[in-house]
Amino acid sequence: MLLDDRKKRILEAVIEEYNATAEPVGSTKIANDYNLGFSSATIRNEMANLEELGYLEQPHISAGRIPSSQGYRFYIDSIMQEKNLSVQEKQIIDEILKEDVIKLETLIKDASNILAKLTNYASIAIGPQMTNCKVEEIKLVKLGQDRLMIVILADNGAIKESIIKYDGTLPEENIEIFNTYLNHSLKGMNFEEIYNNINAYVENELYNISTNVIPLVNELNNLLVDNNVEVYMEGTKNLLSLPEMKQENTLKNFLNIIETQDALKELAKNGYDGNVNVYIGQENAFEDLKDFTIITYKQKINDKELGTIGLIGPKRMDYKKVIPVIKYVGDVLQEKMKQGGSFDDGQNNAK
Amino acid sequence: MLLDDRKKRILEAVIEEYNATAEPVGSTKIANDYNLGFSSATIRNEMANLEELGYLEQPHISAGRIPSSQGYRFYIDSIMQEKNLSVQEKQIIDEILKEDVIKLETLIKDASNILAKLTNYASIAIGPQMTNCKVEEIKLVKLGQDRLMIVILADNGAIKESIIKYDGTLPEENIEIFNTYLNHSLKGMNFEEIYNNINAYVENELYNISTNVIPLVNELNNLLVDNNVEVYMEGTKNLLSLPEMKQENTLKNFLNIIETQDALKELAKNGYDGNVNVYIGQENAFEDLKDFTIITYKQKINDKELGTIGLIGPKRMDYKKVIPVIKYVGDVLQEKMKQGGSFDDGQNNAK
DNA sequence: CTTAGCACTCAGGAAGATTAAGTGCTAAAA
DNA sequence: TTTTAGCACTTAATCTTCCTGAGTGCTAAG
Repeated sequence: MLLDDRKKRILEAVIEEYNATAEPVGSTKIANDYNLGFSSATIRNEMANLEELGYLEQPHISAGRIPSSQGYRFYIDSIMQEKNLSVQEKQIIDEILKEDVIKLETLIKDASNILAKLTNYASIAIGPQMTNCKVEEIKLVKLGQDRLMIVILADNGAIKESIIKYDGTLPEENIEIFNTYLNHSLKGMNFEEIYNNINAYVENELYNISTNVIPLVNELNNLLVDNNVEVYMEGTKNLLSLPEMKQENTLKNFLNIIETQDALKELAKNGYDGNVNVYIGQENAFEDLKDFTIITYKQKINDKELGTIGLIGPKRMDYKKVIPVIKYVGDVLQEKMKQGGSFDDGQNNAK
Repeated sequence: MLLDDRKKRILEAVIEEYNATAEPVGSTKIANDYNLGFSSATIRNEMANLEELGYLEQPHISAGRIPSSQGYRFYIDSIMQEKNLSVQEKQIIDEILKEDVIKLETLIKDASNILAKLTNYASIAIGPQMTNCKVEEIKLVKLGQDRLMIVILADNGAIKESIIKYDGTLPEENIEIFNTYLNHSLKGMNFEEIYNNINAYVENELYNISTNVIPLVNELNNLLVDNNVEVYMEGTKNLLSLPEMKQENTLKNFLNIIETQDALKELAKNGYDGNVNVYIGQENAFEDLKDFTIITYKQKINDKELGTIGLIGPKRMDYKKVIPVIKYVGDVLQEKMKQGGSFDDGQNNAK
């Protein structure tokens, strides 16, 4: 649906005014403050039209208008002009991400941190989807008397690792054999493929060597499960003081999002790569998110998924600024990862 | 300060009534519902006395009384009778903790989970203080082309681990040498001791072998830092619907506690071992906690710290029930850990 | 020492009035 | 035909006033 220029300018004005105040916007306000060259009456008529077309909403009959999700969508896609980052902002981002990062997992957290700081919303960082990763290396490490650490290095650089109780029936000298065997039979294989029928790949020799490899095999399998994704959030506090949080349920919904993390994982999974994705209110299926906007930016290098950074804020977001910021941060991050050569999924979060 | 029996019984009644309703309690309510055998007038007088003594507070002059922190303190220490857990509750706890837990880090999380479920408050689980731990074993594991995993096993069973970029100037054949050397020179040493002057312990041979071991040494050091403690929470949502959260600041304070975690770490550090510790409102120094009670139970076996489980809730907690619950869960947990032989501090959180 | 009785206090809610912001529509102006 | 001034109308929000109910402290009688 196309809008004529006047409608666009009015919609833009309403959105900017509403973004600034969080209050329904009236026609006179627009007429006075945004000299568009029309009287309040004309604007009033146009606002009525825009409402009919679905771009604006009216909380009640004698109130001003607020933008609908569709209104924001149109604004983002067809009206707003992205605001370039200031030299200063770029410097801050470059500065923080430039530091010689030895701990790779710190990188994505840092990026998330910057996002929260620069935007004043809550930022998220989500580990990569492992579904399509291939096993690059498996290491079994004996720890102390009774534990075994299983480490899987994936071809996207992510590391999954876990510790199980070392069972006495699994003789020490076999660990090396297992290690070799596991690498031999699983290297280069797809995570999902292994997960679906690990026994097929492993049964022959492994079960021959020792009767009690079941815990090991189980845990190995667990590490391959796709759902096993880490979520970080920063700046959740930033959202608490927003006026939209005054509505009873909004806050509860938000805390639900934080606590369950399901919605976040799901959105991160779906996000189209190489692009900043914006989900406004009802645009995503999660009831709890209906009053929020989520922006995600999936990080990818050479077809390898490296995780997702993102932002959560009110629908009334400063999109003009926020989208370029996340784009810039993501691009710097990917650049940095390319140099670093690998990415750790953050499951090893020694500070 | 001792109270006569009548005052005790009235204080107890007020606390129980207030716990149930979260509303100031009046003298007639007590007289009618808790047949203590005194008229409301007598109770009124006693309540005035109890207020003067600091055990009760009055929100405003024509309102009933609410228990002060001191009142709760006295109630816990000298009045209440702990309520035995029902057979059912014990079963639930035993059941969940009885499962054959292969993943040791799951254990403390499970315990925390149970606490949240059984009490309907928010539960916490905090990794062990490592200050007084000794190094039991160090492993360096090469991962892929360019990374090195450092794993430290401590004598309390905790495992600290981290990954650094593997530097080309650190030849592969040296890793084994390093490994041997690090174990040789650091095994049995106190974390804190090493941290304070790691170079003294490591410099000689290590720096001789390769010029660029600095990242490795730094990271090793990082892993020893005391502050590097993991905090889990469950059931934070449970607290949102409490009437006390209606007061603007209480909720903010709560979210602050969750987000910063400082207060939690601090309290876990200080808690006296082998006992359930209760911190009511202002009894702990953290401003944000002034409207909450925190209960901690430090887990210890043979002088080895294994972390802390705990609860956060309103001051108006059901102490009679909650304290035995946390005690029971903690004891079962310690029993379980004793069998398991070791405890993983949860930094390896593959689900 | 206990309690009945009573005057007093005060938060919270209901009812009503007022205000301010904004609308839609009509008719005049451009 | 489009724009705009003008105006009647709507409604949420706020303020005021009044009232009620829960609770108190104190006094005097039991």
